Amino acid sequence: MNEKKILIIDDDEELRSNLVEILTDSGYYTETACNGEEALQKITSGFDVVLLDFMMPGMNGLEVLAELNKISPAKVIMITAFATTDNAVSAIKSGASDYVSKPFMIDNLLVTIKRVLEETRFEKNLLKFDMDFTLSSLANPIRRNIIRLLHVHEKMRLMEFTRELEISDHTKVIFHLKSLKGSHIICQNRDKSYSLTQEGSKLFDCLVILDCHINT
Amino acid sequence: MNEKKILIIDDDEELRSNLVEILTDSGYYTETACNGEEALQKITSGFDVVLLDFMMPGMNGLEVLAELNKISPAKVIMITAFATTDNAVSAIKSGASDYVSKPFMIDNLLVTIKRVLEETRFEKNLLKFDMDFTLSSLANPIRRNIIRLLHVHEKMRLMEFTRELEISDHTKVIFHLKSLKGSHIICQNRDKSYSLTQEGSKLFDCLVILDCHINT
DNA sequence: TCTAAATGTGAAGTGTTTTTCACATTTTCC
DNA sequence: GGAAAATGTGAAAAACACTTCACATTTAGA
Repeated sequence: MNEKKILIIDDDEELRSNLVEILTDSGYYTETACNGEEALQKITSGFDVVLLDFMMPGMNGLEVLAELNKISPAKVIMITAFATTDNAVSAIKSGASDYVSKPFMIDNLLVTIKRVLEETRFEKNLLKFDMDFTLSSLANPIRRNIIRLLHVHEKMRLMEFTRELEISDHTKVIFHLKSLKGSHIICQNRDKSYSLTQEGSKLFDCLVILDCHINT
Repeated sequence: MNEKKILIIDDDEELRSNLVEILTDSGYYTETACNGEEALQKITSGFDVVLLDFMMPGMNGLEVLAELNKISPAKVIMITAFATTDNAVSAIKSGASDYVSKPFMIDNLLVTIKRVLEETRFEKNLLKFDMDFTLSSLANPIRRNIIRLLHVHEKMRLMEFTRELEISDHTKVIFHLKSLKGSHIICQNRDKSYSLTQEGSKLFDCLVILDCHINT
């Protein structure tokens, strides 16, 4: 299922059912809560977006927002009756992803939800990308050896690698050096020698950790 | 330099120089020590093989062997004047790689050294192999997610993965599950559900560590 | 027992990574 | 300056990883 889950938190019964109808029609799965306490109960299951009323009896919107941020990765869009800059600013500062005012055009809300969802996708990709990069660099034994060698020798040149690794074709070494350069694990100095970047040193640490961890 | 380094520990001056000559001729780099104490001083630098006399004044061979094993990865070949099964057994049990008796045929010794060196190479390859396996398993985001899911859920079945990962073709999931099973990261229970092996749990720890390490 | 869902296999196709080779340029040092 | 060593490029081939599909078998539940 690729259906996105939205939790609507508002004390206004009519508004809730309106929103449910519209959002369901737009292909979202929705649940509702009429106050902060109820919302915090329901949030356990994985929602993607939370629509949160700013002003509610009991816990007010900002309080609920603070709690939500602690326990859920869901993006929160704040809703308020009267738009004031102050409200908007404090909402965003407290970790809301966006802010719409109540006599909102429905289209506006839908666009906002879409954008927020896009953001999550983007963030997830970013994280994944880094991890992929790092791990596929480490996945190759030649590259791991290059990193190890650089950790010992600080600075090394192409042909030193080639000889040390007992590789007959130097262009093969160049290939891996390029790959490591591309992921900013090593850098090339003006005299053409290679050395570990700061990231590279970290990666070496990771390697050591993995080594110890695996071989116990 | 691909020259292998051998440390010769024997109190017999004549034997030492004989060995040095022969081994140097055979292309090895050699150093000598005339007793255990001196040997333990010298061992700091990376030797590949140690030839160790069983019977020596001061520390005896077994004592030196025990110390060597603590501080160096070098392979130790014990040498003794009179071959007794007891001696051989206790040497091997204490961590010696092999055992030759003193009126040894030179060829025999050379062959033994060669074999021991082969063993180290083999062991290193084994280690590398594991690391390759492990890292190429981690290199794929789908497999990482499977590991993460299993860490949370303990036990999961094929279709649960398929749905949770939002993958349309379940055979794709099978592919990655097989891959993980092949590297002993996960195992399949009798009821066909999958769970992390001990290694797998360790690997999850590694993932977390990497995550923290990379994103700082 | 019968059906639907779950689990699995193998082959073919697609895409990516790695290797190899032929060659070009730059640097080093006599 | 010129030869030898070092560094590099790009394209083709090979190896490998991943996906897709068509279909077979097993399991669970009405």
